[in-house]
Amino acid sequence: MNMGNVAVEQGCLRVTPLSSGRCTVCGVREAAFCAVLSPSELQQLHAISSHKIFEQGELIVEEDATVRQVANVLGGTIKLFKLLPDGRQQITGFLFAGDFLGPMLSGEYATFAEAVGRVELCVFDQDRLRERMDAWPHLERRLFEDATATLDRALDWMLLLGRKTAGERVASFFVMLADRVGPKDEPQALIEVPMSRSDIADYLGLTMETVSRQISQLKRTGLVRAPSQHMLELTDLAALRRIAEGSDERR
Amino acid sequence: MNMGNVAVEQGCLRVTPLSSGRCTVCGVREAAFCAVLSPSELQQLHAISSHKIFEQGELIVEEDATVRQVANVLGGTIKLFKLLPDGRQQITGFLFAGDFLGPMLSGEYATFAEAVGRVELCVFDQDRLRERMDAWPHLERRLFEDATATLDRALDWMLLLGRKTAGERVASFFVMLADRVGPKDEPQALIEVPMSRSDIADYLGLTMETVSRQISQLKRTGLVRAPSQHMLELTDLAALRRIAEGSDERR
DNA sequence: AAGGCGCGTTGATCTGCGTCAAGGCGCACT
DNA sequence: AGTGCGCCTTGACGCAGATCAACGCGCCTT
Repeated sequence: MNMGNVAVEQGCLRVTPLSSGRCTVCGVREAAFCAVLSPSELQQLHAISSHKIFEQGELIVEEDATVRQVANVLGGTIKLFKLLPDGRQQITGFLFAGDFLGPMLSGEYATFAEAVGRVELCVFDQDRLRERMDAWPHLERRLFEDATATLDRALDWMLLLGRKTAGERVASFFVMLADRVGPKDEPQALIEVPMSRSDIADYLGLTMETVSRQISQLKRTGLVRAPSQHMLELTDLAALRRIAEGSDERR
Repeated sequence: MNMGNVAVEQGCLRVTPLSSGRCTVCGVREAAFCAVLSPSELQQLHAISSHKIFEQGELIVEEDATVRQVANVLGGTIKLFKLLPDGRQQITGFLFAGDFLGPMLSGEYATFAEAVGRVELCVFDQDRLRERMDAWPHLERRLFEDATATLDRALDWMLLLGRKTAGERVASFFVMLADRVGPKDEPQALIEVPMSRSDIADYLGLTMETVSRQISQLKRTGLVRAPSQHMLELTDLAALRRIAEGSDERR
């Protein structure tokens, strides 16, 4: 190890006192944007990162807050949402481990972010990360890809919010969870549902009661089972997918 | 002028037989991504561009079509939309002069695109434009910014689709048009509404009838006037904005 | 001038989901 | 064990917006 690396190493130890410590053993290493970085780049990134924990229900960012920090989600679930003055709420997305939180090309967040359960973040100063993005085209490309994927999901959700029935929405939600929360790209049949019924409702543009009724309906039909609150077994993912896409009878 | 430039110039003349011809006199020059390019870069871009016209109602791209071409909108309006198997339609956005059509980081369009009225495009081969994007970081940055702006708009629209009432949606739509169609960043009071009532409905997650009733309501209240079909005068933009944001009485 | 057609408006009625309200269930206190 | 509190479920009822239907109006064709 040369002198340069030692200096960086000292920097690391100073600014990241919490938990795992080194990027090389990070749990989201392969899922997060860090995956595109070389070992030496990773070390430089490590030097400008720190860890932060938010407890259940804590507000992580306020709407229109000027950005100083952006972050990778190391663990837990974050809900992103918008509010109308009278309190009506729309959740615009959830972030899971490995997802990136924060806008890189604007000085503000356009939404609120709140911890659903306990959340662990790997935080960067936005200016410093932007310097890295300017210097490393492959990092910028990766963040661009992230934004593109988020946009695609948002457009799909617009179809759901504008045109799908309550039953189709709930089925779509579970399919989305199975596709996204799973370890790799193989969807899971047994999924954790960390968010509350009313969060689900605010994501689907429904009320808590309607969501609850639709889930009961799915249980009665035998398409899902609930081993416990917040755990769900999708016994017929293919059928759920058909309902979600609106091809089926149920409307 | 050296040989290289001459060759490029000949290329231009060959592949862009239609209309204006040179980028320097292009009407959307300042609004489109071309704005960030230097004169010599512009000339290289010109060499890989061509013009194309679509008539009213023509399908410009099909969902899941493999991309070969992307484009700048020179004039006219494009609707981007998604369909469910039974025909339910959700418009995910409209493109106006100066907007960019096409994904740069994926091989497919995730939506349909159709001409609303006559549309003129400045078309690029996706691979060639991607080469330029790889070579010119400021171009990539600009396209990234475009995607970010589109995402922000999509998230705002999710709030509309999930939580706003019919009256709020229609007001939001007119406010959006005033803000976006105007020449610069000054919203217009007299706006063209090129799309049909049912397109508006499919953008707002409503039916044509409900849109029509809400517009009639706004006329009765005196907030808008309609000099003609497809022309609208917003006589009290501030009040419309208040309704759009849900602060007002009307629900 | 008459007829037809596309698009928009308006009215009457229906319905899916929201609203309101009453429990139920699990879990953390004491 | 008992009590209280969050969260969820279920039922009864109401309403915003969908659906169904009739008609108006501009414009094109003959």
